[in-house]
Amino acid sequence: MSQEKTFYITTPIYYPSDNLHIGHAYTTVAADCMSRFKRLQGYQVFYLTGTDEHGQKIENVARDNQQEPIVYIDNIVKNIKNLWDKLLITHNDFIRTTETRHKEVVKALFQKVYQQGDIYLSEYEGWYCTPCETFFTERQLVDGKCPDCQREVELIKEESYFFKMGKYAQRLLEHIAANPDFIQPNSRRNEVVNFIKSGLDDLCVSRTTFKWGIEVPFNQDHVIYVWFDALINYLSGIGYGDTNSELYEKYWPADVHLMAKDILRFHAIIWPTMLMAAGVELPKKVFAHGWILLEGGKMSKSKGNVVDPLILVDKYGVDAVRYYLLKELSYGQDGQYAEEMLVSRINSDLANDLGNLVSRTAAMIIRFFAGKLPTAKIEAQVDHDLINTAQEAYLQATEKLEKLDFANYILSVLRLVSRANKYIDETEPWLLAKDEGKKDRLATVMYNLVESIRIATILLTPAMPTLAGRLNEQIPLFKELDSIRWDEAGKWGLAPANVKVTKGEALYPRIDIKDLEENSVNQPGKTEAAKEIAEKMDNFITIDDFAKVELKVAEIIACEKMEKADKLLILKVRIAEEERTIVSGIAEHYRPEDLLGKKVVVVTNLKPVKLRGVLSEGMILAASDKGDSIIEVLTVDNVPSGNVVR
RNA sequence: CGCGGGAUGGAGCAGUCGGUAGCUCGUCGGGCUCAUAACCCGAAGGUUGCAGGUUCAAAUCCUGCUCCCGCAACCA
Repeated sequence: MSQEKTFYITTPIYYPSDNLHIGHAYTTVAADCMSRFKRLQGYQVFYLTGTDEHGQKIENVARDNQQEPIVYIDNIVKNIKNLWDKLLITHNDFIRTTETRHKEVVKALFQKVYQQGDIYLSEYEGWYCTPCETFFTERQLVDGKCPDCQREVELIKEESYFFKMGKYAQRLLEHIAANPDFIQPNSRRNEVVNFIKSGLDDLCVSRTTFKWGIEVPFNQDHVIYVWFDALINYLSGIGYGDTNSELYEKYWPADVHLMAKDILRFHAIIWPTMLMAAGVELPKKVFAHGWILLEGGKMSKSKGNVVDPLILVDKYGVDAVRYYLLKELSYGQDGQYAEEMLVSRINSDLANDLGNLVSRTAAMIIRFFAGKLPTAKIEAQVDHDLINTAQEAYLQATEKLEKLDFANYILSVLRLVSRANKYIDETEPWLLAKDEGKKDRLATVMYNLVESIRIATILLTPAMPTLAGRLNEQIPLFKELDSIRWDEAGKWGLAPANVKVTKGEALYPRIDIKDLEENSVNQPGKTEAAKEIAEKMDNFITIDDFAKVELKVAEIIACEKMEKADKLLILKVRIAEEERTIVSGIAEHYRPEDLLGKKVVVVTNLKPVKLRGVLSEGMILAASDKGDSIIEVLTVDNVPSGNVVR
């Protein structure tokens, strides 16, 4: 134990302004798969995830909900932790940036870098809109005015602390050149290198415009801005700077920071330069994976296509969801999510190939050997190919996982499963069983099948943590689930003979596509599980809630397209005597003259917002499909304007 | 010229250093009966978005173009 191998992996800490979606689940599952893999290999693993809880947006969202920020966040964090539990995430710690242990490290590092002269006080110059309390860059302005409220803005300077990031640019480039694995995949590394070469400005690391953050230790007017706060979780989470910094000594530098590609720059540029300034060793690898895109574009609330991973897990099971996520994203590339694809993966890979392999093997052992797994006795030529495939699967799976190439890792194991199915056809056990003289050969075939299953199961365990346990209910190959070791998948012949095989439930039942259509995740409430979740999530509104929405008939009396906006129409409507302006994102579907004189349904008590500078005092109801390729405004031409809609 | 990604058989994707274009699903035909209407074999189906260039050889490298998508802005 003196030379324990260690492995420290992190996900980004997520921003709890809202509940998480499937993209966050992907990162976290991938990191978990990696953690489990390393543990099976005998590494001491530390897996850190958490939440980034400061900043203006949280402050605003909490205010909108009339809650203290921390109260609001606590609730979201509870949901996040619940999600990770459901996905069987085995993180060793969950860091929150509002925790004292984090704040202290941030302050200490800020102080340190400041004292050595790499943080300096200067002025952040920008156009300021006083009523909106917001800074804008020159480019954001609309006709030189505030893009939000169209009022005059003034050029003012806000005092800010800056970090001398540019100073470390050259050193960072040298580090990247000397350590090709530092930024992965390669294509991303090139991007980062080009970005650095185009010049690094110093980085604004404090704000005075909001309060919800960590105070600059020597200047109470300032709050430390996101980078110098959030990124430091990777250190504070393992006790950097503590009197008892055992964990830090043991695990730093981190082996992998895992994240989606959109935040790679922060991890590959800002973070390393911060560490250089602080005199801390750099992490070994920063790895960016692609995005999970949804049919009809990236998921967003207003498209109504946000997929709640929690519901998915309840519906399809944790193994299936994890399996699908890991398989779907090619190395470093984007992937697509569709529920039909998830189902077809479950059916073809997990049910037809893997589950059915176990099922037919178990059935034959029960029938031909009274449920007692025989030992291998007579080899044949075909056996070698199977054994070689198993060996290859082990080597490939190991290699691909080391590279964080999850899709190919899964694929390499699946090849073994397929090979085993083919082996059954080649050896025709049902024929062997008819000839008493071939009993020994039959025994060998059965044993080899079980060996293949054993190896595939071990190899899949990082991705599908409940597989081994469920297999055990039919073919008890693993005495203790906790003591499964990765290298046992690299050896042929370890399956214990004479174990009692029983017929159990299907490992992964097929899912009927017809059920799916009636019961999509987007329409919770059909299955018991989904119902429960929906209630928990407050997806139902009461009649009182509904009554709060004021819907009225409005006549469109004027309509024009907004300049320099592709999607927006500015509508003037009359609701009884009252006239209002409503901005609507339907310009791609309606010409202004099409709408003139139509009577439509309007939400009249919606909080007004400014869109592209124009105040919109309501919302027009329209029906659309998933991708917004069809939008049809609801018209009620026979009802007088001003009438209430229920 | 705001930043970035992509275009490969019906669908979704691979393709490392340039060297006969692969995988999964689907379709069609056959086989098998141990199994979760599953499994196994075979077949059809692509001039790798367009146009040039480099090369003995280009999906792969270079140039130009077209189209799609993400971020941001404009989804209330």
